[in-house]
Amino acid sequence: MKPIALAPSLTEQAYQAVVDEICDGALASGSRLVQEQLAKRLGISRQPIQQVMGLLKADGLVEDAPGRGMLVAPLDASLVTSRYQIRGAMDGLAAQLAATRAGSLVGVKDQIARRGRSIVKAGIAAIESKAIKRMVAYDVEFHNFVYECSGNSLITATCEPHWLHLRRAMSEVLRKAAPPEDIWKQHENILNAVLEGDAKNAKSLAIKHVEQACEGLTNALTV
Amino acid sequence: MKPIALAPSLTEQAYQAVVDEICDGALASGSRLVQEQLAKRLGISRQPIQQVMGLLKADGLVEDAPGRGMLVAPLDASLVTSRYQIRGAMDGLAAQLAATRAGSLVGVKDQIARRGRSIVKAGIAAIESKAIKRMVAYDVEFHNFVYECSGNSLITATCEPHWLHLRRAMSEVLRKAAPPEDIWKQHENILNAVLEGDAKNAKSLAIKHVEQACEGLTNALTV
DNA sequence: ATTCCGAACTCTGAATTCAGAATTCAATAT
DNA sequence: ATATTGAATTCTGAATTCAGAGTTCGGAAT
Repeated sequence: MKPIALAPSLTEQAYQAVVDEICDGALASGSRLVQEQLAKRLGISRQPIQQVMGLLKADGLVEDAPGRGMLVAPLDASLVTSRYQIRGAMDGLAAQLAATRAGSLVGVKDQIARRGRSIVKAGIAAIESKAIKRMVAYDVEFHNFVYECSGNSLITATCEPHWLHLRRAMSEVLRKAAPPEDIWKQHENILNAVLEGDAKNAKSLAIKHVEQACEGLTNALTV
Repeated sequence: MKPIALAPSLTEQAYQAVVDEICDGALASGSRLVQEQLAKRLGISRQPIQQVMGLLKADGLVEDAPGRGMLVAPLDASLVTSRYQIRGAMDGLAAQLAATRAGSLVGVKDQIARRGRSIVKAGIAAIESKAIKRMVAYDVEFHNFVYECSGNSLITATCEPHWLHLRRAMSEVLRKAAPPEDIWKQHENILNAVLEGDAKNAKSLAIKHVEQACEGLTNALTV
């Protein structure tokens, strides 16, 4: 009887706002972030902003620039590779667990199929729409969906900081080149393996997908 | 010419202090954390404490208790399992990468051997000393060492929040039962596989080690 | 012209203050 | 005895203020 909705604090709202600006490329690498300016821009005081900066620092999205404020961290191609390595391990785990779960609990299988296919469809449409933010958003959503299906509620949280950086890198790259053709075909294959309960295959498909994405992205970045 | 040391802020110091108290069990699950009390106890104002609470919330170590402050989060056995699943994937990845690196770069191999063996020795001594904090500390140190050896600088950061919770769980359990006999034997085997450059073996040993640790810990917790 | 020095400025971390939301508890009504 | 209501208390989020560290820039000395 109490599905309450609790109001997000200014800190949370500001965090989301700034994170999105950074990840969507509105704030370029190296941009100076001055607390007072941000505060004024968002119409709040410096206090919640300072809180936000602490979170962003923990995420590695900003760096200290003593005396000059904070800088949006440069996106380092080698770190992107590291993040993809980690995602490979996590996405593999998630796909494996999800397949096992889908294979044993017939109840969830239908739900997974329904939502999964809907995301795939939306993802394909997003690519056709050529809207970068939407393309990235659905890619993120698909993988977070698999994380959820794994039954391990911490995978999403573990990968989140990495996704922030990867969103940034993907946005950057997509501004210059189209996404790989078969990306949603790969997603669909992963989904199908999960639905078939084929843990082994789901895992290897997920890992392969991440490896290819990594290669594509780092190539485009280091050009 | 400037290997400078920058002073840790009050926020960072306070964060460390509180985190340690929670993870070492000095602050039991469900303890109330009141900002003003903490501030007084640490001899600082509420401002940095509030910052700290934000970080702790992000780590999942505390929960909001509207009107009553914050509570130290209960340690949930099912979440511990989830954390171990994640650690399995990460430790496997780290061991694999470390072995590959040790196998190809002969220079690093000696360094790894030296530091690795020293940690193993200290870990064994810690167990004989019966000092829980030291036992846990060296376990953490060994695994962080493997993470470092992997060459992927983000594995440590990715696992850190999980280690915080696992430290808590381990401390809890070790207060009632001795650690498994062969834990440092397992560590040593992992180290050796890494040194031999046997990536496949290092990975599977690391994963097996985590699985066993998970089983032991969850058994002890759910008793 | 270049380097060195210091004053003015900028920006952050920390302290203090303010306002609002939730809890607690006692008095009252049933 | 139990439930209800509302005032006092507690506690946090946010604003404001304060102090110190770092940068910038202009003038003096070489």
